[in-house]
Amino acid sequence: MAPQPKPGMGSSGFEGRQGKEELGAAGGRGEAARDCSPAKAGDGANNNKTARNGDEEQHQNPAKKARVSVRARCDTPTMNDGCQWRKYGQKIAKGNPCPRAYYRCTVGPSCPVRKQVQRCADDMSILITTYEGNHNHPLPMSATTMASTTSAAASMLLSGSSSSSSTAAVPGNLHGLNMYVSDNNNNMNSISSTSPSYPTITLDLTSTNNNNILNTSSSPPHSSSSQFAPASSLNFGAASEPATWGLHNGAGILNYGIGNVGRSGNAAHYRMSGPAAGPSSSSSHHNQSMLADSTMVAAATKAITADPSFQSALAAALTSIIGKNNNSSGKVVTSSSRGGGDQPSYLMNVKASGDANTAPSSTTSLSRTGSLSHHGQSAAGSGLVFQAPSSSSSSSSPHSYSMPAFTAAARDASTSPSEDN
DNA sequence: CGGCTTTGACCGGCGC
DNA sequence: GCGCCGGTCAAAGCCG
Repeated sequence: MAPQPKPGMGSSGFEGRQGKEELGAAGGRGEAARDCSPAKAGDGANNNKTARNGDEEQHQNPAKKARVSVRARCDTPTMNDGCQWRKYGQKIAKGNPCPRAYYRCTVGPSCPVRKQVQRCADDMSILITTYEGNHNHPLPMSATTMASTTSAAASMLLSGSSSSSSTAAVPGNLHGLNMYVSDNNNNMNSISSTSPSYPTITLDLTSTNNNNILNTSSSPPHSSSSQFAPASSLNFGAASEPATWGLHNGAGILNYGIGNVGRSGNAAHYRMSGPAAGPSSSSSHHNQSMLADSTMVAAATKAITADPSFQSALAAALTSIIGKNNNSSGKVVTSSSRGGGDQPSYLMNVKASGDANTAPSSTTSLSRTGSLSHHGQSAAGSGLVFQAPSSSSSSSSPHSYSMPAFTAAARDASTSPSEDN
């Protein structure tokens, strides 16, 4: 059955014609998802089908026109991460009306690196990007730069260092869990100056460490560990401290306390506990305050605080990828408090059993359903990227964050200024 | 014309 | 064993 030709093909909004994100990010048509109205090819029934953006609309609109509207519906913009990607598929994943786009690295002839981009079902303004694999080729300068800058940011965040060592070559490996907080305002390669800044947080699950556990609950990182010895965990928020983000690891605790900060991002304080402190022994926190005195830290802070619901969004984002209420053994139970009334309990089971020593292409299972896997570590920006909207009220001002890092090709119309083609 | 996106179909893994 | 679901393939169409 030959697939019948359909209208509505053509360039994808954000990728831009070139399909190269470097350009797409900048020059993309700016057709980013306006609204993720369930293009629902079928959240259940037809889920097997490739995502069709705005199906209904399609068969009503002839080719070109449809193309635009289709794109406007719910596409999956990607961030400019310095690499070149080619889209090879798109699909609606269960539980998220927004399609997930699949990209392949085209920098190298047979580069195994892939990435998935999907909007967070909970907060459409959040973009989730998952990288898989190792590049088998030298990275473009832009990607390299990107990697190092984000890494530096991560390092700083986690180490508490306030230096601006943006040249840190070492990945922001948070004891195995990489977290990048960045701003997209500034960047390599033709990042569009027209795009507002999009604070971005990247969680790198493909760290060189074997065992990473993400934790968004108040419970301490479990060490139900025989199976998944939690080398580290990221804790962003107990029910009692909905706005506290932190990192737990065997060696200590680092919390990003954004307490009750408002949307505009008040100063965050960082508390770090010494190695002696158990992963959850909050009492032993040293509460060593660190001033957000570097631009990077400040940027990170803002990125985190830009959206009050970021926590839930992040949890949701993770959940959307990893699975919800998946209470398997030895994994971390997470809870996320949404702004709304109920507080769905997200059980995020993240196990990065990757081995840094494995061959680049060796598959590493990341989650229980096999829905996600990675193949070691990708040099540039491996991991999940959560893109928070810039503070909605200030989205029109490409301001504030000066931390060099990822550039978001994505934009969310609902939070972004009007942009005409 | 080349390169890229789109998108239905296909495939394989996983849960029941 | 079956069905669901995510991921990938590949033909068709479109744009620069």
